Amino acid sequence: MTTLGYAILGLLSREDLSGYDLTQRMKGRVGYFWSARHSQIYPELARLEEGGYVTHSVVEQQERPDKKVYGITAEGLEALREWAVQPPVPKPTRDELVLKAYSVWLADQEEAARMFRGEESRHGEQLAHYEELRAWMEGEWGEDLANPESHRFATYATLRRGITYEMGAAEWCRWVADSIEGERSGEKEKQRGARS
Amino acid sequence: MTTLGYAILGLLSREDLSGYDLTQRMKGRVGYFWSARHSQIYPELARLEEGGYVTHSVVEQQERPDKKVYGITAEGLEALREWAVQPPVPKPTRDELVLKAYSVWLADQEEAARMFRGEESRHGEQLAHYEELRAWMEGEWGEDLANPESHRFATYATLRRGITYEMGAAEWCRWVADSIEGERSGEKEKQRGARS
DNA sequence: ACCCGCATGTAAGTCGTTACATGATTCT
DNA sequence: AGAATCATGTAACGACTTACATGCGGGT
Repeated sequence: MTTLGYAILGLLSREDLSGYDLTQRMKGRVGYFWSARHSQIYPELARLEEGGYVTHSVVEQQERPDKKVYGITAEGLEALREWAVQPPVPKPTRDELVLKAYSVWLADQEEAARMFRGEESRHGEQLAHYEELRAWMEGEWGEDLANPESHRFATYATLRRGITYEMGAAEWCRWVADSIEGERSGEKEKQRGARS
Repeated sequence: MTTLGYAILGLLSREDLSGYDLTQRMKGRVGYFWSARHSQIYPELARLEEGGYVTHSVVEQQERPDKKVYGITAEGLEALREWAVQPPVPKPTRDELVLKAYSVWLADQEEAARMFRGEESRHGEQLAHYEELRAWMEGEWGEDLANPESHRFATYATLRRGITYEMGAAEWCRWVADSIEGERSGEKEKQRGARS
């Protein structure tokens, strides 16, 4: 079973969904830490069904195309339960922005500072979005968030990781940009008119 | 040009290296934010050379197999300089541990807490390793670290991102584990003997 | 005698993205 | 009239992993 399979089971353990619905979920909430396109989801659903982890029933609709609604089976739930507590095999990090930072010493300093400021904004906006969600969850879901056997606690936990991540990323971008600009303005006093 | 190509150029902009050396670097320093196996590196080097970004010379060795030592060209340096300031195309995050957290509400609570404690340790150890490196760099490289046009500043910047990342990850793991265990021990008082 | 480090490659397979393909209904 | 949403698939391609393949020299 692939990790994508468990991502799908995680969604289906909360509610029955069609392939199309799953694709939408992968763009929103779940997409913050796992994502997939429909072209990957439909074949994976077929494999999950073949393995007995999900079943589907066709729901006929008028004024909309018919759809296949998938539900998780007892075997699917059990597989998900077991997978959730297995330590993940450590996969190498690949962060293109950090890789760019590794070569930033060669770059035009002004352009580099601008780029890192831009990335700081991107992460800052994502963070603001997460904080909104967090406020909503804390208001709407209240006591559930303290119960680790509630799916709401689990959703909240993933959101908290997102918040930490974006905060760290934004702060780091700001530090890089500040370091570049700080040195440039310092330079002007030390080597007046040396460049530009 | 692929991102791996720029990772290789980033290394070659600092020193000339063989395919074997590059593979080693990808396990260490650079491997913290980009990694590749030798099976990916050798063909990529051939493509880079075809594109005129690197050249190689054969270094004959006695008591060791001969090796091809690669160096970056002026065109390679220019391509790297330009790439470094282009904002990266945002790639979807895929974090298996967060995905597991999303289904943790279904899992055995004790096993789940143990797993997250284990991950907290893993990240904590990585963090300790980074902090050691940081202390070494700050001691050894001193003033270079304030100069954004020094390759040492760039290396230090990537290390700082690693530190923030591991700190955030470790703290989040601890929060998840605490939440699970906190609720379980609270439960014993509230619903004495209800389960277990 | 066997394993480890140095050194360089190719081949097969998996995972994921982009593009191809179709078709009905609703909104602008 | 044309775009967007709902709905489900397949095909081609690229990036990355695992495994296959070879060979010398030095240490246990």
